[in-house]
Amino acid sequence: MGRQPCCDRVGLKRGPWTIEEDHKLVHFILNNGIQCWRTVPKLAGLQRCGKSCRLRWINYLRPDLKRGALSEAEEDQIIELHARLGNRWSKIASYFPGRTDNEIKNHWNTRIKKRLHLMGIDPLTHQPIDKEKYQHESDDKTELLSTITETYDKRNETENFIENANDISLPNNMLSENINEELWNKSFKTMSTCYSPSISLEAEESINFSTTSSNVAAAPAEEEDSVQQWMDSIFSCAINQLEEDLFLLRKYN
DNA sequence: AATTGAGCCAACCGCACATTA
DNA sequence: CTAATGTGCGGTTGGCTCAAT
Repeated sequence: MGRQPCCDRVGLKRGPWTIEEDHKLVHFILNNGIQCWRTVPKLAGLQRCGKSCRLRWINYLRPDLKRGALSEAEEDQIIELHARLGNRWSKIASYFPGRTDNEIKNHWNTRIKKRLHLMGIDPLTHQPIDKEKYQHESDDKTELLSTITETYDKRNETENFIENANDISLPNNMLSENINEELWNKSFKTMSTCYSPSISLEAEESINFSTTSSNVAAAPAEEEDSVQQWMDSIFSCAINQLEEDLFLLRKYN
């Protein structure tokens, strides 16, 4: 048999927390710590389910929470992380001590999405939205051109990476010996912010890359095929993007 | 002054995965 | 090994506030 039921939902309170409830929860956790969320409400004298207590603590009562609005620098970092990680809010929040995933998610949905739309960027893909339309609607064409030029420069970095990667014997030694850390970091960063977030994430998680070592940690043999596929995907994605941006550059210049 | 709509955010829901008996 | 439960996560919603009409 399994564990005991999480909580009998009968008679449990829901909705906004009162000051008294907050006080009880904080007092209990500061004095006893958290062993098991299921027992917390019972021991703290709360008519709430453990899940609700956990949420309240994490999102509102934790003493290490950072209050106040997110700065523009934090917003920029969120955008960058979102491009790499997608909607993995808890992962993104882990880069911001004192901020919660809920807070960042809310901020993304209410503000950053709009900001990106105004900039003509699709918040989902982080790619320019219908560039021709954007060009029409934008009051400042120069801004668009500089955006494209900047993107194009990043693509050039990628192109260099691809050329260098041709010298690497794939897949056998790819991860163990031949990748130059600086080149890798530079290219990985470029790709992860400009191209497919899911691919970059997969890469980040599947490859145990040590930032202090000059080499990349060896991948298990069974992963080499998928790594090869990943590299192929990135290269083809990068090349498509390059072609698209070259086309736009020629068009608008 | 009353109404309406947008913005914001705390909290809930449901799911997936981990853990335990 | 299996089933039940715990935990954490992302998506969604409900209600509050405030500005515009």
